[in-house]
Amino acid sequence: MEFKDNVPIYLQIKQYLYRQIIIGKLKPGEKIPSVRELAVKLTVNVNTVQRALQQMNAEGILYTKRGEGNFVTEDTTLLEQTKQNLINEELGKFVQSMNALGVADEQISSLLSEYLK
Amino acid sequence: MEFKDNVPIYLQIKQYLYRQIIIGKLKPGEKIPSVRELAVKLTVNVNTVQRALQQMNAEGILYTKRGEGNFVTEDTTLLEQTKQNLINEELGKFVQSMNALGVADEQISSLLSEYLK
Amino acid sequence: MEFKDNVPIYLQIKQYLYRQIIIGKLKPGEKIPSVRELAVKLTVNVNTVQRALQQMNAEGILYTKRGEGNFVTEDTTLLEQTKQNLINEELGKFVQSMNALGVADEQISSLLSEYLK
Amino acid sequence: MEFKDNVPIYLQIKQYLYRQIIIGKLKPGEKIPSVRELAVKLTVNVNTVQRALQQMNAEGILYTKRGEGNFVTEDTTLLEQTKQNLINEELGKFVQSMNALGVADEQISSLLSEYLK
DNA sequence: GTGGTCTAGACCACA
DNA sequence: GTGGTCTAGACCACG
Repeated sequence: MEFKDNVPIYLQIKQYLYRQIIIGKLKPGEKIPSVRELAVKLTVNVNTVQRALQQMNAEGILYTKRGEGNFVTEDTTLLEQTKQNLINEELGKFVQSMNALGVADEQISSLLSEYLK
Repeated sequence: MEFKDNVPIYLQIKQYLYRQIIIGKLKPGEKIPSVRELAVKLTVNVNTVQRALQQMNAEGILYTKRGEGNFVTEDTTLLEQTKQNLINEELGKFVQSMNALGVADEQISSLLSEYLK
Repeated sequence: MEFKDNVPIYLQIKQYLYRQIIIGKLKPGEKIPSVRELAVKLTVNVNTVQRALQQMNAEGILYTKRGEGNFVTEDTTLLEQTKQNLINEELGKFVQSMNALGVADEQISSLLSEYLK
Repeated sequence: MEFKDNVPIYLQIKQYLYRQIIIGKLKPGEKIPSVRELAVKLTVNVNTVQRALQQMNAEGILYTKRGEGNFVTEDTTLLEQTKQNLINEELGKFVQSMNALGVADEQISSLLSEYLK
């Protein structure tokens, strides 16, 4: 995976994992790759992965079993809600950006349709 | 202005100025506020503003007259092009993010319409 | 049994067993459950239980008969003394914590009474 | 400061700072010592201090000004509430421990009075 | 100078 | 092997 500069890597890792979970590549209750595996795969330091996982643990989207690994929460309600939050966040940021560029709400849809062609 | 953490402030300042120019609050050839004024207005350090302006100078959207200040380029073609670039960039990022969240192209438009209501 | 994170499980097991002995659920001279039984009951690894028992052996509160198992010491003086030690330890930690939170000795009793209501 | 083994240092640092704030040694809005100062004073690594502060930031008890330092929140309601939480936590742990040692609620008060003499 | 992020490398607790 | 914590040292963003 490639990381953008200007955004902390651990946040990008969080985002990456969130998406893996949301699109179902990592299922509720499933063990995610070990910290060390992820570190190798993403070519970052173990600590950086840890930081991402620690926060996701705090947020309840993952849980840790000592000596076993990290697992995706089985709370599907939380997962669904998380997905909605992320989607709405993206929508919000997008609309706001377009407004800031002088594009009125009415124009956004047509620009989007044009873009998607 | 409020700044998001996790994104360098000087980038946010660049973005802010870009948008002021694009929506016409700062017109071609117009002098932009002095570094110190901006620093006060945005409650950031002068150095931080400097860094943003330097980069915008390099990008050609601003030019500096020694002892006078910074001015918006008069190259309206460049401005228009910049605007299109920024819009397309936003569109691209947005669509990509939605895809990453498991939202297919066809669904994006309806989600957007829903959101804009 | 549930274990707090941030405290080594083997210490929590020790504490658990100490308490079983002190409240008389495990009597002097009585054989305690086998390492494997405990491991299953507490849903921890056998090694972890072993470590706890080893230390309690060293402390004299348990003794091992090869091939038979672990037994609670018959030294009731030691048991009684251990109980007093643990109680005093708790009292000490508690008072110290309250002091550290700016609660003077005089206030502690009333806060406690209030809490116990 | 001396740290207990068996409890992560960064948690002990959090506790230490929480107490400094609660007893008023660090006042609302006041700047706390820099990360590096704390690291030296507590003879731990800068990163360890960072971890503690980061969490306290997330909890709202501190806030960071980039390039300036960390400051105690001015939200006195939050501070008062935090104090109550910590006290109740201590009370709860204490009573639970005593119960686990076979000491009934009624006896706790008298043991405490005895101890405080 | 002050905080934020990252790496490399080490040791511990747990299964 | 798996996660958790810590150190030493480095570089960046900001004031």
